[in-house]
Amino acid sequence: MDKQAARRVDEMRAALSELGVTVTRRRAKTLEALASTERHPSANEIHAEVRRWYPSTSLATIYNTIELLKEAGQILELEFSGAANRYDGRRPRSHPHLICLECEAIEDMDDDREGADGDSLSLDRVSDATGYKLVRQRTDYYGVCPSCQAAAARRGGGAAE
Amino acid sequence: MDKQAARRVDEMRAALSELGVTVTRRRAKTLEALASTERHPSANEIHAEVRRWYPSTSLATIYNTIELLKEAGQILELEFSGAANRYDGRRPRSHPHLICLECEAIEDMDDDREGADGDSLSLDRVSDATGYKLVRQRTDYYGVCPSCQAAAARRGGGAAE
DNA sequence: GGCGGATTTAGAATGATTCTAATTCGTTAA
DNA sequence: TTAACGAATTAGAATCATTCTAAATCCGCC
Repeated sequence: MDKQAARRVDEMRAALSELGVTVTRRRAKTLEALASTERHPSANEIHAEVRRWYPSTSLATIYNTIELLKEAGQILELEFSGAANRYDGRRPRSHPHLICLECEAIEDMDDDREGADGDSLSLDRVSDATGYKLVRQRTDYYGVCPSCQAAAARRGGGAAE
Repeated sequence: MDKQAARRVDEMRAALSELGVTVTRRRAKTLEALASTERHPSANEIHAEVRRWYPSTSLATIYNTIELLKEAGQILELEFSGAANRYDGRRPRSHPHLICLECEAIEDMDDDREGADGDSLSLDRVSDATGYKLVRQRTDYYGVCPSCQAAAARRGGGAAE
């Protein structure tokens, strides 16, 4: 676990304690699993990771921890209807993602242009304009990632598409 | 059905025929149901509507038609994991929505500032910047709609947040 | 060394969506 | 009109992520 991940784990820990819940060993491993990957794992993937340390861990515990993290505002949930939800525990504030429709990779998109305060500015602006009391936003781009494009070109013989 | 809805039905019809599928009566009613509401219905709601005319219609037929409309690029699917998906048949190009977390209302957001070509510009820009071959985007704002805010204020006695 | 509340577990329940196999519909050709 | 064929439709089963439930376990504290 690199330094950034460790810092995130501390933040999440603190936020959970704030909520009055104890950070058990399983929960701690769940936080680590979330903080130390860029891959935006599903509940199942987190489960598999935590099981490497605590093999008796049940999926329900993972969902339970995710729920607590949501309450603490420490995780971003990307919902999908035909597939498992994916989670971003590294950057819990709303931010855009790139989603590959072929390999299901999800990556964070750099939003350099949005300034330090990111989307919360835009949330406020939209709240004012619409009368909604907005709490989060979702912005995702769907398409085919460079590596799947390359794979397709290889399969297709190089000239295709 | 107003004039705008009728025009949308014609477009959808044409696009389905283009695909080589026949627009049966059930399918036609499905298109009408989609074109004549702002409410972003779920498959179930569409089903209920079509059943008013063809009571034997099965849910599978609705899903089947939705699938065809997706292939034809004539419908926008808003995925949710804990609840039914919602559909926008009036404006099939990607555009932002306002989603109320209390009453589950979904409304189109006017994106005046984005110009006539809307998000496709932005899709191209993001494709260039990231190397993805993007085909659609999702931008949604989550919060509490004005009418639910008013209801909460009423319940809370007026002064409560 | 035992109590009580929080946590965890295994498995059942839920619910949207998809699949399947059988039936019905619509069109065309005799 | 009838026969026949492919497409569309149906009912219900299957799938699968997520949530729920009731029983077991853990852990800090007396």
